[in-house]
Amino acid sequence: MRPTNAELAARLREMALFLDMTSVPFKPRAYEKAAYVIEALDRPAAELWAAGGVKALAALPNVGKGIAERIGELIDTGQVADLDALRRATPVDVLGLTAIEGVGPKMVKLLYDELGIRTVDDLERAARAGQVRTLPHSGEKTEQKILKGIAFLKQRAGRRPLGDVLELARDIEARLRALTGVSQAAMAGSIRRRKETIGDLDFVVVARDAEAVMRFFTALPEVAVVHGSGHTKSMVQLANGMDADLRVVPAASFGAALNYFTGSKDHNVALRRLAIERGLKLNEYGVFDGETAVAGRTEAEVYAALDLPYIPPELREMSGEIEAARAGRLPQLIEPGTLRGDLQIQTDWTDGADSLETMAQAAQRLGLEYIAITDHTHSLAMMGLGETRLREQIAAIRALDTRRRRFRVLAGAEVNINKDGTLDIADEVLAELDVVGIAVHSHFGLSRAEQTRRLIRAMENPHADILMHPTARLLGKREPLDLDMDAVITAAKRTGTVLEIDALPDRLDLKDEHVRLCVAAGVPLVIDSDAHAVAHLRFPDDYGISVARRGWASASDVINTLPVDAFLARLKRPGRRVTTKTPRHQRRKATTKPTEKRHPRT
DNA sequence: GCCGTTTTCGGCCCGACTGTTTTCAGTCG
Repeated sequence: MRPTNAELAARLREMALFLDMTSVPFKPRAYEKAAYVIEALDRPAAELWAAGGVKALAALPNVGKGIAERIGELIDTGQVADLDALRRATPVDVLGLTAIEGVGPKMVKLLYDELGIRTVDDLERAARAGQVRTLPHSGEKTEQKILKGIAFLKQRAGRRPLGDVLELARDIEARLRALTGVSQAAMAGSIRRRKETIGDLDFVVVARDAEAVMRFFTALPEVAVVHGSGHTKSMVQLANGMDADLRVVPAASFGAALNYFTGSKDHNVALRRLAIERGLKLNEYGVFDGETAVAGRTEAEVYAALDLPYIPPELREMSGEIEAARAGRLPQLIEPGTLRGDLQIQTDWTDGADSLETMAQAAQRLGLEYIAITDHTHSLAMMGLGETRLREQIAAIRALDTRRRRFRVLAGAEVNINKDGTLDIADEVLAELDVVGIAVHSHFGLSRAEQTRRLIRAMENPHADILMHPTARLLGKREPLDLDMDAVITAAKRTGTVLEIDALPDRLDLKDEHVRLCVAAGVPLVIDSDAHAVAHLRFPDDYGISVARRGWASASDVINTLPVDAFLARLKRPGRRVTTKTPRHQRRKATTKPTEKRHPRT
């Protein structure tokens, strides 16, 4: 089976970690950067390899001849000689071990050399036995931190982040749909509700020949084990370890089956209760009045039979959606494709992979009307912009902006929030920006009171427009900041600070329930990609909108659905300059009057 | 190992923080 981009990227990351382990200079970063590019590719690397070999792969940024050859080797043979040699030299689960917060490649080597630790389980045993504290530079606190990290990893074991599986599920769905004799096919389950973690995959299909669909499904290249396969149902385990179920149902039952397998369980129970109240019966085959089916072909039909409007999957969590539906108070949820702007984009000025121009072009091609460039600021030491470089970038953005028609590039920054809640860029420089994002990248462990105070102080800065990825969590890796979210939301309302839904699949931050609090409080939101490469610009539509919908948000709650000037008018800073472009036919005239001042918005 | 070019080598990987130290190694972004 040909490796996916995610699998190739994982192998490249493994190379990087092994090289890091022995302090090989520079190469680890090279492999990491290449992994990043492969992962973010919008077509299979294997396709590039088949079509153009080393040359095609090496044409990608950060992929040269050496890495291109190794990727090719991996695609053709399933292995890489260099990686195998490194694995033999240090036979450890380096990806698993370094997934533990606080454990890096150097420690993995030390753990193996001194204690013979190869796996996360080995490490857990050793930490419990008090062996880790015997290592140099490690003590009791190190041990506790490791155990905490392992517990955190385990607690989500079995479930995968949405971002790890949505593409795969869509891909399988598309292949089922394209199958001859299949009239309908859809994913169901928690992935259809876009929960942030997914336990297994469910598909519901209508087909002329159920057996043919079963044969196709159980023979998918992704399938590792077939647990069972009958006339209407197949259960398999995929190569990535997840279980996947397939149901084939009659067309008259498709809506009912989709509803039943989409859940949530509690939502289904509530629906069945409503059916009983009406003297009806609801199951996965339809709504029945005695023996007679009265609904089942579509989900809308099923809900209508229960005197309810259609309830979107993202709301089916038994958190008030039935009552709201009965009362006709379901929100008009925000739809994919309604965002006009993207306010968090990194470029190669800092840790992004692509240039300003490339990101702007790609965003425009995707149909956006404006973006803000928000590179990191300086206390993020590896690559952040200081005030001088930030001013240079502002100039570069202004120059680029005047060249692009019907598309605005705003100057912004992802400004670091210091430990005490001050910002790491001076106010007079912030004043030159169109959009100021503020974000936490350090001191994650402060107490709830300190952390909350820190964020509120930062939001009180008159230049701070958007609080980015407010809880700073990394799914499956880092816990969210300990925050009094009600206090944060109240402060956002008071200071006029916008809260962000960061759509990076590893973040999804704010999360759904916080979005709902914001919607209730009337705090405006934005949905941003946090893009570090062109391919990431799709994250808002793929993930950000889902989070917003799960948080009951309408388009009117999300201000980057607005045109650029209306959007800017909703930000907090008074006196922000008007950014409306001079219409083209007036431009020449305007440029002949260099003394003309831009007038401040009042 | 990749990139860029002042083009086949030299530069890239920096600083804060943590937990362990007493002068530092490792992790993280």
